[in-house]
Amino acid sequence: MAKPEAEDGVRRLNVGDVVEYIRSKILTGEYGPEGRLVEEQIAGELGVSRTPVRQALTIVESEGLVEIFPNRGAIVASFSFDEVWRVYDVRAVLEGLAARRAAENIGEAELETLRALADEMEEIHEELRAANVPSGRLGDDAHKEWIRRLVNANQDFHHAIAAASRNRRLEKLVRSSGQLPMVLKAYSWHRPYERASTNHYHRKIIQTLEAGDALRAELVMTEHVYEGRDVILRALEEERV
Amino acid sequence: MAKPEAEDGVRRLNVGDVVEYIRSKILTGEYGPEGRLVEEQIAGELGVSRTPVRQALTIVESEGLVEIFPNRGAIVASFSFDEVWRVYDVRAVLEGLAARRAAENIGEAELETLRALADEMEEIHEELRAANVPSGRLGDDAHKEWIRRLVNANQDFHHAIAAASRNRRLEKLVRSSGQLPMVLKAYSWHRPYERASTNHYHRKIIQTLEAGDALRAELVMTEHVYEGRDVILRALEEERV
DNA sequence: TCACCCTCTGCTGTATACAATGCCGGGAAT
DNA sequence: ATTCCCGGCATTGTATACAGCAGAGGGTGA
Repeated sequence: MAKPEAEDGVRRLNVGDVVEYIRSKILTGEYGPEGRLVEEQIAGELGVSRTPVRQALTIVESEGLVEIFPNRGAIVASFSFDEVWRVYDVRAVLEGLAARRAAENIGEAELETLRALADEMEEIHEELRAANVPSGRLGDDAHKEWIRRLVNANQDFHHAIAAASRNRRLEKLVRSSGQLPMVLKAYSWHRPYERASTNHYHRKIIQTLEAGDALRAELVMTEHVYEGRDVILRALEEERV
Repeated sequence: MAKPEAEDGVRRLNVGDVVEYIRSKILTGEYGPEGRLVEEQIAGELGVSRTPVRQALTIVESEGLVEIFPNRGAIVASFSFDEVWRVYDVRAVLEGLAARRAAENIGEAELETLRALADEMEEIHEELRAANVPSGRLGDDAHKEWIRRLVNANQDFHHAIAAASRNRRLEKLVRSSGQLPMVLKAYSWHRPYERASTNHYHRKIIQTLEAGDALRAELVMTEHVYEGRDVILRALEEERV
């Protein structure tokens, strides 16, 4: 039987739900960088008490999305140029290691998943190309929806590889170091050139994993992460100007 | 002025203290692997309520020292052969990266600190050599005290390098991935040969940092971590037999 | 004998009440 | 005008009360 859900269908929220809520608010930009996270306010928004909110905040802090100052509360982490640079510096070695170990441990079923995700991203790329969106601005809602699908597929791709490393700690670290606000992630595939490049690397990574070539899997993945950083930082810089 | 401390000098404990308490109980082995951590019990031991204990547990979980199962509580993380292998696999790349960035950013004052720590570890090594402890067992209390000092100096050494990377996230990750029960750490310098080897690597790392040779700093640090793993895993294996 | 259910207990999960802290603004002294 | 001190308010930190889940053990039926 499915979870009790009470009779009115309003399942009681638990800490996990609150974590998910806060995370999404930050990633979608609703909570804005440096913004204060007041416990009672969040509790009010969700209809729970401060207790689970407090716990959720400490969890989200460990993921690096917020910073907690004793007796002064939590604020959304800053995603400044330098911060993004540092996060990706760590992410590069973590994902590199994940790819290296994945090359040694991955199974056919997982490879199939990766291929499917790469296919999906290429299809979206083609659709975007066909729609011929003027590549200048982030565009209308349809465009945003495409980007959102790309972000999701890309995350699944990277998470699948992390899972194939057979190292749960590593997997967790990859997940949390991969969390950046969607606005930033969106830059990654802003222009067709960058989408094509991503697809290229994903295919290459799949090839090296198929071949069990740990060295090159690590190499390609690391470079792939660094290139992602380049794109985001360039966008950040242009924005500042 | 110093903190209020109340009049009786018994400062009220906060979450940080509880975290420290739990951490030390695990690292000293008092809480044993797979052991259950009952909130009310810990609260009782410290004279606080369950609230800060719960929060402390979620923090310690994020450091990887305990595992929390929903509705069923927290248990001390397992430090089995495989787990240690995986932790060190991650640690190797993290500390490698830290050393690489430290080579680019470290200052003279920090180098001096590193030299002092290396000196200290060599002195302890010499004292141990002079005392000529039969290298077989972990020995008496005096021997344990020496080992404890080695463990501390070594931690300081690695943390100092992590700090010199100028990347707080990385520093935090290095700290938590370096946490293992003292019993295991002690194996690292059980025999003179391993102590000498450690000292060698520490000196080499300092040299590469002085030279600003990021590539070699990373290389040497990574190998240093892997060798540490070798020693611990060998000891674990012999113990099992 | 064994499988199943049922209750009972110990613990975790959440809500609420209370204590303590830090910040901001007003007013007095210089 | 500027600096310092003090009180009030907003918010966090801790304690306590209550609700709900999970496993252990015993009883019942086949």
